[in-house]
Amino acid sequence: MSPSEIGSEELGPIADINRMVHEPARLMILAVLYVVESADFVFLLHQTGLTRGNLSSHLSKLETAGYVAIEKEFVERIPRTLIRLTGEGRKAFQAYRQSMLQVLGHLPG
Amino acid sequence: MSPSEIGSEELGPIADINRMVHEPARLMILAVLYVVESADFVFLLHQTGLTRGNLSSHLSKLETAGYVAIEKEFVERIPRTLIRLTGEGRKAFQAYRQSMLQVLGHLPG
DNA sequence: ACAGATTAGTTTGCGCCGCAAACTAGTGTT
DNA sequence: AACACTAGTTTGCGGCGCAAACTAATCTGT
Repeated sequence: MSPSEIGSEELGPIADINRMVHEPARLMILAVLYVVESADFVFLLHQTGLTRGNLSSHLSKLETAGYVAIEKEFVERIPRTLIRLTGEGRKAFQAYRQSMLQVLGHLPG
Repeated sequence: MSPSEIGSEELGPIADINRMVHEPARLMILAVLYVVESADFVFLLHQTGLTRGNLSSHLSKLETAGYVAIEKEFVERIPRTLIRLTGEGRKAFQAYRQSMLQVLGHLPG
């Protein structure tokens, strides 16, 4: 057993955690998108309980990170913003999930 | 199914996540203490890979939050700082763990 | 037609926080 | 006495998340 482990739980995965995913607001957004694959702004608003401002700014960050793709269209003159997870976003979320499950899973109690 | 759920995963637990625990540096500290029950400063230093400064400041915050108890003693004239999880700290960590496992667990893929 | 309300977002500003680097203090060594 | 080492603490700054303010387009009543 290396000096950087205790029992079966390694902390490395947490030290290297992806903060773009780790942030709770974004974790919620990603968790929704991971399941539904495509959602509009208003839907995410209700699912996450975020304010419009916060949802908007977090989506921008996720887009800049390449984790979501944002597409704006008009439906009956009403603008609709469609958001979906990119392949990279899906990969990042899965990696995050695996890290957290690995560390939080193999624990007593 | 309420409008705030998708399938079996609720996001409520993430919206209310305990940030004192969520912060990666502190999550590592708590994960170690959760297992060993008592550790000194230098041991935590090596386990977590944090710098002394960061370990010190995070321990102060955890102490202020009531999550760890810090005890300073001398052993052969060398100061030793013993840190252990309080009951409250253990409870907070367990609650955090359960929330994260609940949300990240019940997901496809 | 134009005033006010509603919807759908974006931008701004502030306060907090994590991190690295600088500092402190005590012990051992020469 | 001077230097190095161990064991921590404090400080300063950059970045980030959040709420509130702002924008723009459509709808509704009169």
